[in-house]
Amino acid sequence: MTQNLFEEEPLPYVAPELMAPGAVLLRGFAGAVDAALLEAVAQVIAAAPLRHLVTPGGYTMTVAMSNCGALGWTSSRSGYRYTSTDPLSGQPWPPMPGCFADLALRAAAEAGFNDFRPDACLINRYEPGARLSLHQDRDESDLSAPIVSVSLGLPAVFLFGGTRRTDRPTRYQLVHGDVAVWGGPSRLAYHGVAPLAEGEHPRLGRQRINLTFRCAA
DNA sequence: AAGTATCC
DNA sequence: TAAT
Repeated sequence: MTQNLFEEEPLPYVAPELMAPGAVLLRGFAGAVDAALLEAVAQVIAAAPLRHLVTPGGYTMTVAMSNCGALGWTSSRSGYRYTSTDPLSGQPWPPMPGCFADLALRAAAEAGFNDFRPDACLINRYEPGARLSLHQDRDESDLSAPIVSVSLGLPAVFLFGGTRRTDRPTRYQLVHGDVAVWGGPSRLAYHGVAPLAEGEHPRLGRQRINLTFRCAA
């Protein structure tokens, strides 16, 4: 029997899978708390709407983004930056929901990174066709802390490469409930997401939501 | 610079 | 690789 990527129930978490030194895939790790996460996502994006940011090169990103936590990542013609307020509203980003902080802490520990207390959570919404080309997360001042990335909704192909742009990335299918963690020697690994395939998720419909936790300050 | 065109 |  082949794996059904559109199961109503998330697949159970089993064991960590190594992608690279310091980089771990926790398949199904967030499945047990997915309902709480989705409710919290809805509250955050009601206060800080998803929006398509513009890159310094002047192109509009296909992924729609928002943030919660003390700091939020944004891009504009003038560069990438972390800010304590939402440029759209002038108000502080919504606080980090307790279920977000708790999941991020537990996932990091499972991957071998103890005491992970992120101050920033970037929320990415992919609709079919949306992608994120290969890049590094390097705008954070604390590179000793890992990145924790939670997948919800439609499946995606995650591209995970090395610390040089020319390193050929490995492709991983990420489904609802999967959590990827990378830090230490993989903290500056290039990564991205292939164009999202069409599909319909029982809970989220035609979209994928990704939560990315960082220590930015 | 997390996107794209263009070249090889 | 541009060019920001």
